[in-house]
Amino acid sequence: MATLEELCVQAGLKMTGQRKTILKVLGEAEDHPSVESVYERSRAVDPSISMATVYRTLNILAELGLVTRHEFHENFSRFELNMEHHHHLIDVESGSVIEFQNEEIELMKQQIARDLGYELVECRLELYGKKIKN
Amino acid sequence: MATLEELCVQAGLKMTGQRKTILKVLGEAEDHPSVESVYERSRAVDPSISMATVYRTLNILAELGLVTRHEFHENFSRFELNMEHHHHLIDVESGSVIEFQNEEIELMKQQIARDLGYELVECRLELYGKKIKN
DNA sequence: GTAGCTGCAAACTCTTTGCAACTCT
DNA sequence: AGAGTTGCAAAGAGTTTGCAGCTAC
Repeated sequence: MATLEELCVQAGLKMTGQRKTILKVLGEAEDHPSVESVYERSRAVDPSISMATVYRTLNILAELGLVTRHEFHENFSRFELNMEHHHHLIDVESGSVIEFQNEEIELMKQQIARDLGYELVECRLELYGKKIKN
Repeated sequence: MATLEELCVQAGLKMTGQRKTILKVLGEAEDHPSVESVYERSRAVDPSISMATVYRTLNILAELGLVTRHEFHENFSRFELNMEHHHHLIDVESGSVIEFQNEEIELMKQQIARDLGYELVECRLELYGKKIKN
């Protein structure tokens, strides 16, 4: 199982200090950080990193499919490492994000796409909900 | 069954010429127009309409829940009238959008949210696919 | 050595907003 | 009449990019 860094090198990227830092930040993130967050966390490690580099790196990673870009109806993007496939439930009151998986839905997605004459390439499912109080 | 205009009036909006035009454009749209598109189509009817008004109107309509804002991973928003609930399959090659409905998925969404302790408020499901050639 | 990467600042794109004039009701 | 709406132009926010210097390989 290749590490993130190895995957990047395989893709022909140079392993600069900045990239290592950003990859580390992404690897340690337990949330879905905005570019701003990735920038701040990276800066805490290496204060010389610029916003431009963070943007450039995230775009490259997204293109390589190592990272997923989300738009949870905010006016900016959030990113997360592309680990196992899952979906999101966004708490409309707090903005917090819960991940979930569901095998049945995976199968149905495939089926729906096929029925429409398409091969499923990607998919987003976002539930927006209010916490039920007891 | 109230018309769009009636719903707006009920919500306390004044029925100006510009708004009538924009509502007409939205009502006639068979696609998921960008703000730019709504602007152009509205201008064809009434050339005095400004971009600012289109933005303002779409935002109000979205707030009233009469219109849905989409972000299909472009760098701008698309809108569509909030008619019956459905989801989208986006052709990754042509960018064209196909609508679909699926009762089973509706039920599962509800179930998943409830299992996580949430009341489902809204939901987005987007499939991205490649057309299967025969 | 050199292709690729970086920081900086300027540029871009989409969207929002302050304001004075105007218009539905 | 008056609150709400509009067009305009300027401002905002997030993101991208040109360039000269730097760095991994």
